[in-house]
Amino acid sequence: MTVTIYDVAREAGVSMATVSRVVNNNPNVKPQTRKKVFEAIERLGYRPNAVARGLASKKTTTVGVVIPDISNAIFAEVARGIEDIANMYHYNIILCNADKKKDKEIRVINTLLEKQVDGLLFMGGAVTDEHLQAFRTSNVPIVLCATTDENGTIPSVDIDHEAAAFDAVQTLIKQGHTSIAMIGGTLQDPANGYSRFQGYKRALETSGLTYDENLVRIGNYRYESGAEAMKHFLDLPVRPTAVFSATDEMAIGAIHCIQDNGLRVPDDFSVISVDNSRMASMVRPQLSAVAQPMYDIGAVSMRLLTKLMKKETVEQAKVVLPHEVVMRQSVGSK
Amino acid sequence: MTVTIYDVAREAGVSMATVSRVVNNNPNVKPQTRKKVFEAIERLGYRPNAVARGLASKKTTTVGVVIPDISNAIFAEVARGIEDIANMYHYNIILCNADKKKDKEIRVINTLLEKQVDGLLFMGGAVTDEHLQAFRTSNVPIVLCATTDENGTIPSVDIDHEAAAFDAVQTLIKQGHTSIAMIGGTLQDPANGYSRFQGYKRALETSGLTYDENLVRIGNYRYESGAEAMKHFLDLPVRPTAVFSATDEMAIGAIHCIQDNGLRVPDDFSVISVDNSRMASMVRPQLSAVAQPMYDIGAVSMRLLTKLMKKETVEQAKVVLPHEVVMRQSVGSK
DNA sequence: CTGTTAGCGCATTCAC
DNA sequence: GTGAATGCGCTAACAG
Repeated sequence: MTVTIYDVAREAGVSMATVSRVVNNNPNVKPQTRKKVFEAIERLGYRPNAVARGLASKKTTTVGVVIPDISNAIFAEVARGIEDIANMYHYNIILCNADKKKDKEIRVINTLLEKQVDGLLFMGGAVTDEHLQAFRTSNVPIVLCATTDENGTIPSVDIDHEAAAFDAVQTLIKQGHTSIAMIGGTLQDPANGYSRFQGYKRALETSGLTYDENLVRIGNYRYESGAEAMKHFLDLPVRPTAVFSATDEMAIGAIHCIQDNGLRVPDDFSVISVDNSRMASMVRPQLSAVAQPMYDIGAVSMRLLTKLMKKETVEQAKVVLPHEVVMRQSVGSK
Repeated sequence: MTVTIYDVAREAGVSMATVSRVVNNNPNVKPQTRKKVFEAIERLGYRPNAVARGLASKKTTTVGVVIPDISNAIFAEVARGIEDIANMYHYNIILCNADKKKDKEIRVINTLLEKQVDGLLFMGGAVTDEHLQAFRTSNVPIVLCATTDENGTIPSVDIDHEAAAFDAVQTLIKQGHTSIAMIGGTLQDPANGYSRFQGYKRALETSGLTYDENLVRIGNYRYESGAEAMKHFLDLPVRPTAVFSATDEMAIGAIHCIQDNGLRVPDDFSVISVDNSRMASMVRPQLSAVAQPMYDIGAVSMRLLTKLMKKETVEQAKVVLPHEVVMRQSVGSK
């Protein structure tokens, strides 16, 4: 039924070793016979079996990608960067959603390893000892994508979330705001949650503003939670004049909450966030945000992984990509 | 270095066949020895090699997914549906972006087939003879996801795009609009382009309205192209009063174009689209749209594929999921 | 219930 | 340049 390398060999009147050579572009084949083999391949409609090849060569040219949620625009953009570079280096990717749930993450890491992926790209929540444990059971290279581990022992590529948040809040402060609220994520989330919150606090301190816990609400990164948080701020006896959101989507929720209550952005409230997803320019007023290069994070981490897989020596195993604040219309001066 | 089934067998004092049985949950193993084997597995840290298993069993428990662009919210949502169900049935997915480019599609289909996927989910542009050709070279089941082939020979799951567009335009007509513009996609695109355009025309005809080609613009599904198209309509000597957009994103572009020109939605213009992505409720005014069940399309197509892979007989190989118009705030009466 | 024996389709020595 | 032989790690009959 299925035509194998052996069939091709017989058809071409050569050995399977030779067929293997031409299929793998080994130069040690006379052009003459190479041609014969190609013709036989064509005639028989031979298609190499990558699984057999993987077993024999111990290389599958596929990498595993564990991602929190592919339907989240941010991660989807990272994934696109990963896939583009993977494709460029002739790797395929096995994609697994893990929703930042530790057990699910551990589980998919293991099945990915069973599938003998040549490398692993991990995008998730906190990197715990259990993760490290799971990583250690294999000897394929791993790179953390849009996350970091505390000890910094694993290669990773990300932005400096703390600094990004700091810069966002600073631009608010520079505009004269002194009462700045924050809509954050759970502190369990090291990057989007904890670090961005730390950046917020540091920005306040640096400028001599006092931190007020009534001015921070924790959301779940979704639009609705941004609106809810904003509602809370609007109900405060003394309202802040600006809000920093850990993500675009919550920021947009906040903007609409403000508008739905008859107030205006940026006249009555300034809002800024971190992300700069495509949605940022798809709202009115357009959202000012600290840009996080999602696509590049994916692309660079995949590129790093290819190097690791080829056992090339990499100088920089922990890369921090730059962020930048892009001002649009949602921030005004006080 | 790597511990194999043979090592486990020796450690447990049984044959490799027995180890294979317990690993595969074959009931024909005495609980006694099953326990011994599990202990040996634990002690040695054995991890089954899925590649070897795949070669021996001719099943890889992975399916290939060709998708136009994972960074597009619509497709990402479909992908999530696919992955969830795949995961439920213990399949993994290899994800390949193909940008609706025919050659790229053909190419990834072939590499997916080389990787011996157990099934293929195809999401793309038109299904040409070349595609059929490529599909035919393998005997794994294929299902078209959010697309259909003309002859209807391949299993597929999608909505009725023509009817969805028809319904969208009809709701505009019911509100008293008689001059309705359309922002569409390229007619080369069978689902989002051609079919939705056909639905638009039929709705006009059905209601005795005349089709005016000056009232239709072709966009590229992105926000900016929606705005540009709308700009064109605004510049017309006699403006339409409503616009139907083939996608949410272009509709939002149109809304903002209207607003940026000092006009109002729905007071001056009504707008409706097909998709109903999460963004629809993240604009002001909130977008009315015909809902297309993206997640379900993915989930159902994956479910269908699992049946096909198990060689279960499926009664309905061409499933058309229902759509529904959800009215929000962007449509008003004339 | 358990062990023996063959491959699965290919890459890879090692000879020639 | 090319061929013969071996094994990658596992499943699948087939015996017993």
